[in-house]
Amino acid sequence: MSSAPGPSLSQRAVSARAAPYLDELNPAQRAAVEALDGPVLMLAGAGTGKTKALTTRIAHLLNTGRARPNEILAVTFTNKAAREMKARIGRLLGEAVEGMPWLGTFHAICVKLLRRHAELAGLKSNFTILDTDDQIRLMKQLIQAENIDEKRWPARQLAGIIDHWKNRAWTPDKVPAAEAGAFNNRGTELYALYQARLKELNAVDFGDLLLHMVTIFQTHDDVLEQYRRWFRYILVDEYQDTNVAQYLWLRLLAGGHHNICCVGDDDQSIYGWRGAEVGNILRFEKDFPGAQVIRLEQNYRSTPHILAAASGVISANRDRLGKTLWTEADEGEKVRLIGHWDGEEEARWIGEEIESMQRGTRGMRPFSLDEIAILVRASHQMRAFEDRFLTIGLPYRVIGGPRFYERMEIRDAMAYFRLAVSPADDLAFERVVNTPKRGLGDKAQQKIQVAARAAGVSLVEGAKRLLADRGLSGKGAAELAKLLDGIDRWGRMAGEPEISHVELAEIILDESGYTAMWQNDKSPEAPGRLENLKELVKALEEFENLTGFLEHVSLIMDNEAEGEGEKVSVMTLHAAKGLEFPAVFLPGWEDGLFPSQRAMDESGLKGLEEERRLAYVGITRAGELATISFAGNRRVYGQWQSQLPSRFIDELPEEHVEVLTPPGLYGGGYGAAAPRGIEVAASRADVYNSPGWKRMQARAGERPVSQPRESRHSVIDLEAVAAYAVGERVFHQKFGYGAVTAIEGDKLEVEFEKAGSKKVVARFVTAADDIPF
DNA sequence: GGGCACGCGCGTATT
DNA sequence: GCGCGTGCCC
Repeated sequence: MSSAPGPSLSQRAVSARAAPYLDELNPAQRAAVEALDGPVLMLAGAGTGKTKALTTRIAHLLNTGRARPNEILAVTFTNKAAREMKARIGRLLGEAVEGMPWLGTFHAICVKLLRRHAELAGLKSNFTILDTDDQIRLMKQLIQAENIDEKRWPARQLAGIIDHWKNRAWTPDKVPAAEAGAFNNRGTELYALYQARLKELNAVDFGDLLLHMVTIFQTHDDVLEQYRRWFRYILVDEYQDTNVAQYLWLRLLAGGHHNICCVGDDDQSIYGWRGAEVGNILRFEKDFPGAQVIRLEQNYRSTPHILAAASGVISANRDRLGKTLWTEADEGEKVRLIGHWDGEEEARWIGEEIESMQRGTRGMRPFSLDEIAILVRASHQMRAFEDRFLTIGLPYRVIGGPRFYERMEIRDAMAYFRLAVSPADDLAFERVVNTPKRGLGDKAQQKIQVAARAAGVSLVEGAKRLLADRGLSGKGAAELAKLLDGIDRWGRMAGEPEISHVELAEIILDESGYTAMWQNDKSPEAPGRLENLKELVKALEEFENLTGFLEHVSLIMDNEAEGEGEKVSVMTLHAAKGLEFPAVFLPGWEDGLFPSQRAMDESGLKGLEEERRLAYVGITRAGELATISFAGNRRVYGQWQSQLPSRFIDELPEEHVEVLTPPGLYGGGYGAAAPRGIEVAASRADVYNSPGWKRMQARAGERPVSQPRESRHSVIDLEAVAAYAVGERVFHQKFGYGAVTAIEGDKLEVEFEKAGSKKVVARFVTAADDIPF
């Protein structure tokens, strides 16, 4: 396989330097690192040191002189993963190696490649990358232009369909006939129109980055050949998450030497719904004959009980490559299982449990809040926890949520920057032409569109002509003239070296009236948005100019900045993949919620198996303590529903599970915990009839566990309380502005302007005048 | 053109 | 139960 040596092999030292890093590896990891040539599948179970093996392998490739840093293609899915890998390789080799230019996400690498070969895709090399928002706006226009009823056939849906096709590497002419019925039989046609429009705009969407490169490789042997030679070794992280387009791209590039090492875990494939094909990893040995399959099975994260519980659940899946995780760790605590009356009770119990864990209970060590995570199936489950934690003053952070660069105010501001840099950016112009309100509504905007189209020019240019022809009047005309004037001026300023781009950004936000818009906004979000704009300007400082910044942002959507202080993490199971916490709570294990009814309805057994892998991911995040819970009743879209324990609970091996006495059902009695307006008897009967519940009761009988009910909040933060007086105006991160109506211990009762009356812990609010705007 | 009221739909999420 | 989007009215 490693036939043709590169030109500089002699210099690259056949005699490898000492490789002390190899001694740090276990036998399987070492095998995966040393099997440098030919196809390798590294099946790395949860917590088995996958990143360590992967980065050491790269270090070894460099150290043995097999490849220079720029001859290694290493692909990840997220920027975070790419960053981590870079940092670890740097540490391994002691900064001796300059950055690896081809270590990055699929998308980042494809952008680089596509800029070099843009003309082969009918683009100019300075093409712009549209995000989801731009994409949908473009499709909306197409749908309108085609006189399609937007209500019955929303742009979102079309975007989803086209995205799905692109994930499968289908260009409009390759969409199979079986899919022709999509979008009222017009899917393929609209797809072709959309692609044509993108070309006109010299733009691509995320899916195109892969799709264009696959097409180029398939149709230009010389280009493909060049990169096959160049990328001597290929490494792929999270291979189970690859979609068809990514798979084809990899197979094309690895087609010559087959030096491809894919790392992944079929049991952690949880992105089928967005195009990932578990089949890619299951088929690896067929795709790459002679592949070595190396299993990383020694787990360094979790106790045997946790591993056994996870493995019990996942063993119910059929299509698996199969792994058996083992550990040298002490037995530890069993996975704990507890049922609650309803979702609020579940949140209350977890809140109290966390507080006692901080102090250390039941013979366990004390946990710091940073060591605790709550992993939910769906983000709406987070609300119960947020509400509860705010009430008891338990610090928490929500991971995920809208990313910084996806926030409205950031996208607006960036649209202004884009216009300054390239006034022909029609999508940017559309976004901000009437933000802030300039009296340029649909009608005025239509006139601009018509004028631009008639002259075959950009919207900015069209707007100028429209004004020159007196096609607009009144306030709108004056405001538009001001905006156009501004765009011209900012563009000129961008070219002046004496004005820094940071200053320019401030000037743009100021002169456009955008900052003022939020300053005059009385809603509770406004201060936060202004804060975000400040952060945006600060982020600019790290770049040479606006153009460089915009390019960076189009590919990177990071959400790093996190407040100081110990906090419980709350996130979805999906967001938790790749993370680990000593203690993990897994609430909401109820059939229909988890496994999700929708997943099962839409994808049947396949869907259920993916949900089960999600359960596996959840349990294996825990190092020392995993607590699974479910509620008998839950409010779903405002309606109370009785819930059955998840079928996954029945799959937990009994000997590794400890059933805790459910306080709401054993100690407190039903009546006390029953929410108003539901049929207590009916829901109780349902819960009682489920196998999971019966077994739980049986086990609880064997080994009753008493719940220590300790009083909480013994320490009152008097200083925080003393800072407020009744009637005072305060600001709360979640609830916005309000006035203090009562003070009680360390809590304040506040009548919020939007959120109504709430009891909140004093240190969670600030005096309203302290807000920086 | 902006503000309000009504109706619908509601998952997980990266680039 | 809530938020978003549309449509109607001023």
